[in-house]
Amino acid sequence: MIAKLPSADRKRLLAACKPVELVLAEALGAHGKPSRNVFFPVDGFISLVSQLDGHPGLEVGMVGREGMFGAHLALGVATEPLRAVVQGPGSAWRISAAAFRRELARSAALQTTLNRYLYVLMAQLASSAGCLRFHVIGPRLARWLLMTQDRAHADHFHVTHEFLSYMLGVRRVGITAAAGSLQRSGLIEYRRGEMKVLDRAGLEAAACSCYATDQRAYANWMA
Amino acid sequence: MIAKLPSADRKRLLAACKPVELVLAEALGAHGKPSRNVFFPVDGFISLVSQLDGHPGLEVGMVGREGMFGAHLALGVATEPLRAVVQGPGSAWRISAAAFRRELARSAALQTTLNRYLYVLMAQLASSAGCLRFHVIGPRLARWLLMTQDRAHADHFHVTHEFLSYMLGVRRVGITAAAGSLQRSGLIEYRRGEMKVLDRAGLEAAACSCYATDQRAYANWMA
DNA sequence: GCCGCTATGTGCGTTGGCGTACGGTGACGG
DNA sequence: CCGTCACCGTACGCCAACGCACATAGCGGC
Repeated sequence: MIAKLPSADRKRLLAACKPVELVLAEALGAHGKPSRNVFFPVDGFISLVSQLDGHPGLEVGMVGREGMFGAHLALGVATEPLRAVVQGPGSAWRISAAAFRRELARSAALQTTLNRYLYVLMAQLASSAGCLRFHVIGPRLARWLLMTQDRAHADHFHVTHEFLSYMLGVRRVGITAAAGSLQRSGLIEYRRGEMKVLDRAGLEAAACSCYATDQRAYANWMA
Repeated sequence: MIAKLPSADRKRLLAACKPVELVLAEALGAHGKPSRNVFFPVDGFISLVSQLDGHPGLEVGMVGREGMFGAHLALGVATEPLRAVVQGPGSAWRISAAAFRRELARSAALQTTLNRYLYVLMAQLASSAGCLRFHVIGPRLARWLLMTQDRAHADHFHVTHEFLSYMLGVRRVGITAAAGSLQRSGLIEYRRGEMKVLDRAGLEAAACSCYATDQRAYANWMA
């Protein structure tokens, strides 16, 4: 995402950033808590999780190199709207919320990029509700795997059925069934948490339409 | 929402607006279409509907006097993210997208208000996914009735089971069952599309937690 | 007063996912 | 080499909601 900024703005932003390592399952923010840091993932990626009452969480967004965590600061609000959890370990750039707001005030390009990003994020949030309602586990799982692969920049990554069930808001056994089906179809291969995508095109065909929709939205507005 | 602006900004904005009547079932915008107008409902209210593939729609947001339709223009994007349908007839202020952007550029207060509103909207979108997943029809219906009552500024309004099923993404018979239950409990009364809230406190108790959460979020950020 | 339309009520078999429980199996440490 | 633990597979009863079909009931128009 940073790569899309003009050279001068990018350099200034990066100068204010620190390289950090995102460690698996680390919580970068919780709903209602003040925003301290902003993250630009490079190799790692982050899940945005919505949580209600005593219910388990539910992933409503994913942030990788293509995006950032902390975009809500552009709206002048310094409180986390969602829970953010590191889902894929790896490197990222970190900047304090205060410093980020300073950079934001100085760079019109950064503002524009952020606004576009917020728009795409809103579109995704809105469609995720429909996806949850109308799409069944199998296609949703396929979509999730594709999105994760895109952000992991590799054809394999670590993820357990347990974790997947949490992200998709279903039972673990539901994932076992759906993943087993994808494996029998030769689209993926997994073993004790090591997930490998064998047939990406096949997976795209198996995924619900939301994957393509998201891709299109991003390409449309962030290009 | 306009009422929260400083007097000078408010007058200038209203001077650029035209009073219009929102007519039931009128579509004010469709996903992907250019944004021509911005609306500030007064008595009427608007549903924001997400639609996927060939599936029926699903309401993900509601706009009444407390908000506005067209806030995405503050993000510099002039394309509708969702379908917007008039759900309650009544008066509203209308302003062209171009004029609105001019006002936006001149009024810092308007920008702030809009940003806050976008934040609240995002929070609602995110939670609506969880609500859809974890909450059952009855409480969701109660929540919907409360939200509608708030925006209709009356204890009765027009709405059919058919329409409700569309908004909540369930079958009509599901609504018939849930609404019948609420009626038997003495919380509401309806007859051929005329819905009347009898016991607001009881309805609040019957509603899912999302109602209170939304209220709190709005009070917190838009106060 | 009848027709037709819209809105609501009911029944029935189906289904996708739930909650729970238990068995198997690979990895890792003592 | 053995116990423990994390991870995956399978099974069973259950339930909310589904799709579909059909039966009433109010209401307006002619």
